[in-house]
Amino acid sequence: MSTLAQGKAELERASTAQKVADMLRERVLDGELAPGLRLSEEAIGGALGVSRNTLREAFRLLTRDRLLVHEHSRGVFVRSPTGDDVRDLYAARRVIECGALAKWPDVDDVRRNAVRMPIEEATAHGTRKDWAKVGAANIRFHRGIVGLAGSHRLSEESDRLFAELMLAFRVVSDPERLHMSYLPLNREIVELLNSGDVGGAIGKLRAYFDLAEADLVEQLAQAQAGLAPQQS
Amino acid sequence: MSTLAQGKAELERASTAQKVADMLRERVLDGELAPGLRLSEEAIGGALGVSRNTLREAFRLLTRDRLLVHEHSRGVFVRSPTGDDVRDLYAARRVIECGALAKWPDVDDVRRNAVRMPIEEATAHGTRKDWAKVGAANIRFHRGIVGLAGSHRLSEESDRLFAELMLAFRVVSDPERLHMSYLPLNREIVELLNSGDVGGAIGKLRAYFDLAEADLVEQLAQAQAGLAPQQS
DNA sequence: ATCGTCAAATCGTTCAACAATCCTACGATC
DNA sequence: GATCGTAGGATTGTTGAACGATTTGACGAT
Repeated sequence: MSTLAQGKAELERASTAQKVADMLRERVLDGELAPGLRLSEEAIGGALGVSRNTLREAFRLLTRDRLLVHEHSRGVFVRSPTGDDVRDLYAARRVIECGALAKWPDVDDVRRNAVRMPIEEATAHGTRKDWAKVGAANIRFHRGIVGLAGSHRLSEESDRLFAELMLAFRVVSDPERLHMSYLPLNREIVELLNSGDVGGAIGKLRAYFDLAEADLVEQLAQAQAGLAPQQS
Repeated sequence: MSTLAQGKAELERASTAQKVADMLRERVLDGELAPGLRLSEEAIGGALGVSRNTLREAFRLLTRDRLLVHEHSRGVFVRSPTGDDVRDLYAARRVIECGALAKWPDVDDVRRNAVRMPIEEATAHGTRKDWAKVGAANIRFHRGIVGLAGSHRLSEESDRLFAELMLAFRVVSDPERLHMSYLPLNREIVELLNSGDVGGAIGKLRAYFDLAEADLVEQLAQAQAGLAPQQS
């Protein structure tokens, strides 16, 4: 059955625009295409060997995911999140993830393990100082939390929020430091959940959001000041 | 200042694809383009006098909002929500709106009035038996609740959820009955909020979701059975 | 130094064409 | 009679070129 579903997913994947969008998404999240960069239709279309119309469809897909911003008659740019953007993102995450976490008592173990396991993996990678993998596991942890709600749509929207947030990380100095410093806090959340104290876990998650938001906003402000110190 | 912002918004509005998408969105939400209907590129493009490429961009925009579904090499169709879709929608709304409502003590009066006023308007329209306007005010009520969270992204996602839900209403027999029957429940929520009992309001909101979801799922099942009684 | 004016570059949109895919109906085979 | 394979037509996927509209940047005038 699993091989069948796998084959189906493979068959359904198609559309040049989709493939181009996937490729560009990786480049953006890798940081190869830096925030603020303008994506010329002609240049990118020529480099990838696709027509302008198809490329524009790919741009639309990435604009939907908020990785690109579209300015009329000026082109598309890699989004460079501002402090306001980060505040907005965390306001959304607070509501979604705290609300999802409240469903912990109602869900089965497969959903619960989707929250527990990423933390185990993160600590394992942490001892090896593989900060990139720690960050990836951290994302899976929060993805697992959203999954508790049991809504496919909510999970997809959260993925967009996460992707946008990773874009904000690209602007600051060392992204890994953030993931590293909040790992013990995440461990505590899982332990509180295992001990049955859901309310305490939610409180600690909210505290994590407060800290992470303030930290990221400050680093973003520093980066902005460093790039444009001649303002006004 | 307000006139400036208004002018800017007017200037920024452009893009044929955007206008086409707006027109189609109305038609879909009006029910003129019924759920399940296939939208031929040639037919619609010819009728609206836009090229296929531009029309396809409009289709992408509406697909992002989940009003249309795209099937590879088969075309785009007006979405016809299933029971699973409705369950997913309500799972998302439960998390978002209950979480947003918890922020009631922290927000100012302008945000609170965005929750209170629609209920006043709904009851006013209810005495005149103008059920369509009652439904619209009901949407504004829930939109106001989401607005308490203070996240633009969350509000936009909720708008998409609402639009999709209105699509589900189009499938059932009389959409107005639903809005009408839940109006007193919404009044109680506002009264609980005004009395300071936020927890009670959240509980009642959750109860509203349970009732509305069950009702809609059942009506959807009946509509499905009525349309395809020869199955298996 | 500020303000027009102009040219180059790029985007927005359209059109026409062809390949790829899907749907339907018609027979062929068992 | 039912299932399967096979053409045929219709629609989508993608491309390439074209032209008007908008932005950008530089140049020169006041």
